[in-house]
Amino acid sequence: MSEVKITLPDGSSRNYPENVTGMAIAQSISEGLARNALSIEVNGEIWDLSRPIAKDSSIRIFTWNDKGGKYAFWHSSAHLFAEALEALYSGVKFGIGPPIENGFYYDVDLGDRTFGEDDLKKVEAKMLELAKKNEVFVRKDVSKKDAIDFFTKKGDPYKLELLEGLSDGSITFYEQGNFTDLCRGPHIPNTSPIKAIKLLNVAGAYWRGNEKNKMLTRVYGITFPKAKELEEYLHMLEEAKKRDHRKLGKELELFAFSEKVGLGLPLWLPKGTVLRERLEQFMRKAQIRAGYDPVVTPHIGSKQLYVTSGHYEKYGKDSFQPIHTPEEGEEFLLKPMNCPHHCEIYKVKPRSYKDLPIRFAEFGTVYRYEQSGELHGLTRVRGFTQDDAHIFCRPEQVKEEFIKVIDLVLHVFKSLGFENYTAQLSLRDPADKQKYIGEDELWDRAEREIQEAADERNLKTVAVKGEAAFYGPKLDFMVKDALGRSWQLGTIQVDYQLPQRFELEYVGSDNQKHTPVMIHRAPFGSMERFIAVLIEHCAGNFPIWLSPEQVAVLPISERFNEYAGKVIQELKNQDIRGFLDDRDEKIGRKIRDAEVKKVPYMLIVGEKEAAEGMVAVRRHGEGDKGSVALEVFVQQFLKEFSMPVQA
RNA sequence: GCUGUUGUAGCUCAGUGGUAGAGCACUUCCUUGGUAAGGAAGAGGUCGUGAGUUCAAUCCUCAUCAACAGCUCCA
Repeated sequence: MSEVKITLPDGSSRNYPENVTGMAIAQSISEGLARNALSIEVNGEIWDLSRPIAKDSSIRIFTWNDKGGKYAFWHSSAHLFAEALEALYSGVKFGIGPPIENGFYYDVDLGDRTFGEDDLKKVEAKMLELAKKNEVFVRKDVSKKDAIDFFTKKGDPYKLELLEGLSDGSITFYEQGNFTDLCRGPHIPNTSPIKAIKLLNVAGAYWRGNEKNKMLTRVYGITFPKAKELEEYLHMLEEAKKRDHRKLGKELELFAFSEKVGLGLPLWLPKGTVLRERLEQFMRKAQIRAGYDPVVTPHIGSKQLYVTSGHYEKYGKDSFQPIHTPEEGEEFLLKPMNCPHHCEIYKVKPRSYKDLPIRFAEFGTVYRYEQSGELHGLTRVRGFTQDDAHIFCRPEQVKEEFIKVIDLVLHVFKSLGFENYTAQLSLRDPADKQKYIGEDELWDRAEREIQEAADERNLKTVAVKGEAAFYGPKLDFMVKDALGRSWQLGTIQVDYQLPQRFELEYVGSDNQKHTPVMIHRAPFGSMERFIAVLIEHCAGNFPIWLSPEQVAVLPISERFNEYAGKVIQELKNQDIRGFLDDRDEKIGRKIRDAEVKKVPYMLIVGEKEAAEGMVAVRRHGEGDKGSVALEVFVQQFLKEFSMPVQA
């Protein structure tokens, strides 16, 4: 009997009999691994543990702790859902049911039936009942003809439509219990590990995402191997609701929207403005240190500017319509991006290679037409401010500049408590070159240099094809917030195209004209989006150097308002943001209100404090910290909570 | 943009085919209280907007706008 060589993730390899299964390999490694194994990666593809391995392969066994394991688990849960649904309601037609980041969904056509809370409960119960039966997921290769026969007989038009796009020889069915589905897999060995099940919600979704197609019912669900994990997940959802930046933005009086002003146009309230301006100051400071020159450009630009940049052709319809002036033929657009303006600043005088790199930074407010259904709090708006900058450099400086920008972005993340981040390297889709402008050679070079820069800073990157901007590849930063949700924030983009379109040049040491390279970058992304993510990350408890209100001064009674006034004045003199609560209320009440407003420090002053020049310190969420002299508090506060600077 | 749900006081939300209610917030008064809500009184709403049905509409019907959820999109 012949053998296959199996290479494990640690690089070691072992020989196994031909057609060994993943489960058998897991068992040979350890009992525990076999118990927890859910799926296996074979030469980069995720497989069932029961599928025979016929040739030499490198493998990795996935458990619940791996994405590949979770996906198989949730994919199998989707099938379990379908089985339960079919058992309870006859005539249901099935669309697709994939695993997603958190759980799974299944698109189903329920006919005229409505599907409510009670139905969800019923199906959940049925799923649990079926899961306990320990049903085995069986993979079967089927011919296209047999597959079509099967679903024709069953009467499932959606599956038949899916089959049309598949070629004979690559079609597989998966079967568990009484349910058979067209599916590529992979699945977990059997249903028994699925111990905790929650169907979360029901939504409409068009068949194949096309609004001309029929609307199917999409049921979202999530499952876990342990009941406790489900509990924790549901708790996390609750917590996320409490942290929603739209809710906290209203409660903490940070920003608001007005129908009269317009959709997606945020109004920054006084407290939100303090927060935003502090962030701007922080970035300005860091940028000055990093050699940027601030510039300011207008909010509109002539249409010709965007025709030159290529943005008009590409995005004209998505921008707001041109503004026409009384003078015939004059057309302006609301600025949808700052780069063309910065190119024109570059052009105001001849540049020498000795001048480069030149870095123009601007908190540039831009306007983009987003479809009304896309608007969402501060994360998707129609007017927003980018912490934008454009670096013009020589081709050989790109990598070094890129690394410097990465350092700046990491400084931002570190200062604001985002410890979990990755970067997505967005490349062009080589199969769809029409979407992009510029020559292959430049693209290849840019993509290579970004990767090298990221590697040099030990940045974890994931390359995704087809996600590049039309003018160049980019590096997008994704952070995980305190609840483990991923957000895209900063971005760095290399651009060899715009400098050519704007005929930018510099004189090289050879006395010849050369075209500079442009790097677009925005560490926050936009002020609006960044603040939204920050609010949800810290649940409104901002780093103190950012807090709109840092200190509340709370006199015990009106008799001490005068001393409290002195305290607040001293704080103001020291640039500490404080307010005085001199209402005719009891101290308990004042404390409660300050706690609800998430004010980080409360200074309580009464007879004792007034007599001795002291303050009684209370920390938000922690309670009484004892009394100190006012100047001691001030000194310590300034020392501990000043704006962070890059090392 | 498409589909669904929702729209009542500044906020959170009850409620009814016979032109509206609670709690909090707000105003005034009493109270001068030491670490998460002291007491009393008062003021505040053409029930999202427009049309229709009806003797009568906040409630029923249609349209429209907005918010929310999902889909699609995101320089």
